[in-house]
Amino acid sequence: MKNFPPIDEQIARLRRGTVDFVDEKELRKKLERSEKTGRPLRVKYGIDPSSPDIHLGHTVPLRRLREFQELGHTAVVIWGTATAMVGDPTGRDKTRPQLARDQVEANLETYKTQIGKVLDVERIEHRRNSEWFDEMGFMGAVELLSRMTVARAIERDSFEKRMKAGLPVSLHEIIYPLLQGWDSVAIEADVELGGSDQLFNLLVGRDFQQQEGQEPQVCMTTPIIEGLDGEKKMSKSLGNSIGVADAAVDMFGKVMSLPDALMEKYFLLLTEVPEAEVVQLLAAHPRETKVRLGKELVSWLHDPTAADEAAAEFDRVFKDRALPTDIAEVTLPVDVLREGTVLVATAVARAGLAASGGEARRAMPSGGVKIDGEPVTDIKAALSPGRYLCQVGKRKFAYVTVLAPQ
RNA sequence: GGGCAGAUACCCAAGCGGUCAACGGGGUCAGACUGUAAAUCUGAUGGCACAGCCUUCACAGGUUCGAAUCCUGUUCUGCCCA
Repeated sequence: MKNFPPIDEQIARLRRGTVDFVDEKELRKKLERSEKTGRPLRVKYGIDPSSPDIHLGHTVPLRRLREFQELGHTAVVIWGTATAMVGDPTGRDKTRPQLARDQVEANLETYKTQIGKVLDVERIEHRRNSEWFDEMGFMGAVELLSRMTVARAIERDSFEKRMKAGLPVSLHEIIYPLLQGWDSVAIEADVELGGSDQLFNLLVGRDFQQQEGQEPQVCMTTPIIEGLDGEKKMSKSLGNSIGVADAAVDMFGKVMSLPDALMEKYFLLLTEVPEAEVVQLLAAHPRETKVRLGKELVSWLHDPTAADEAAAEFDRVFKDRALPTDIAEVTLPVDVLREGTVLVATAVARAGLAASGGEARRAMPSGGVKIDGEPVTDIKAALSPGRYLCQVGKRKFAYVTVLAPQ
């Protein structure tokens, strides 16, 4: 914990990809003192285990946290076991459903494994905010609430928008930033990290610390990255996310389908590629650049071999239009048969290649469903018992075995 | 506590007694073109072996030959008054 790099170097490194920095001078002071006393800074990052998986969007601040770790400071991860049950209203145009505690605990476990891909989990100080909120009691909570005015609490963009639109805003949502802010007091944070949409929440922590006679934390926010659609914030519920636990092939494929405009951001925020090189890459053919990006990300979250394999696999399927190496085997139960055969649409849906028979049927006339490589356009086509290679769209394959009745 | 307005498919939003599985847009899916990019174009979009059947227009009842549409009650939401 002793050998901190020179302060200017630390600051420079931390500045890459930082949106809000409140403020740099204070951080410098903290760093200087830390160097003198040998006491590492306490860097807080809060995670609400409200959905079961984490994606690349979460990793942006997590990478920043790792940087602090590498610089010798203490990463304090707050598991929002209490706050997850309230639900962060940031950016929400809807009240978020409240979660049950056992659900939260289950999510927490998978999160822990997943952040291990980004951070050194062993060196993290893990805390749950139910530690202090469970103790607080109702009157304690009332005391906490008295620290903020109504005007301040509702001045947030997301509330204002909702209220203007005549949508409901519940009281418990307004409380959220207070809880997050109190976490900072509870763990005596020196720095708090978060996405740029979290700035309000982070600043509340500063206020509370000052009120409690603590030195206020420095707040640093990182950019929000857009998901696969290139428009909206990456989020699992929007279906535009790349999960850190995604299989290598999926991950690579998702990267390749990314809009070009997003590449720069991804390179800068999610890879170690030096900025000068990124500039060069962006000038090259976009496809090649994207391949590089895909390999970088897969190497990071899996390993370099997996990255090469995923890239090769991708070429095989989409460039050479050959079959993927790994195709699922599905055996349909005998009860799908009618008069000894099964409709193609039904078979394909039951094999999981389409959401419903209707969807499969709709894809058929335009040639979106292939059996053994041949498009089947007749909605009424049926399969007799046997084993078939089924394909829906460009990327969904399965070998489907239709059993013969006994 | 009182008054008024509203609740429609994944989302927004029409419809206000039959021709409504429900206009339109977004999203999504499939196809063409490509670099599985963007943009563009085409088709589809509750389920089902489908000229038919089943389940949907907040929930529960009712009126009617017939209801998303009318009536009653319930729940939820917004607005105004206190």
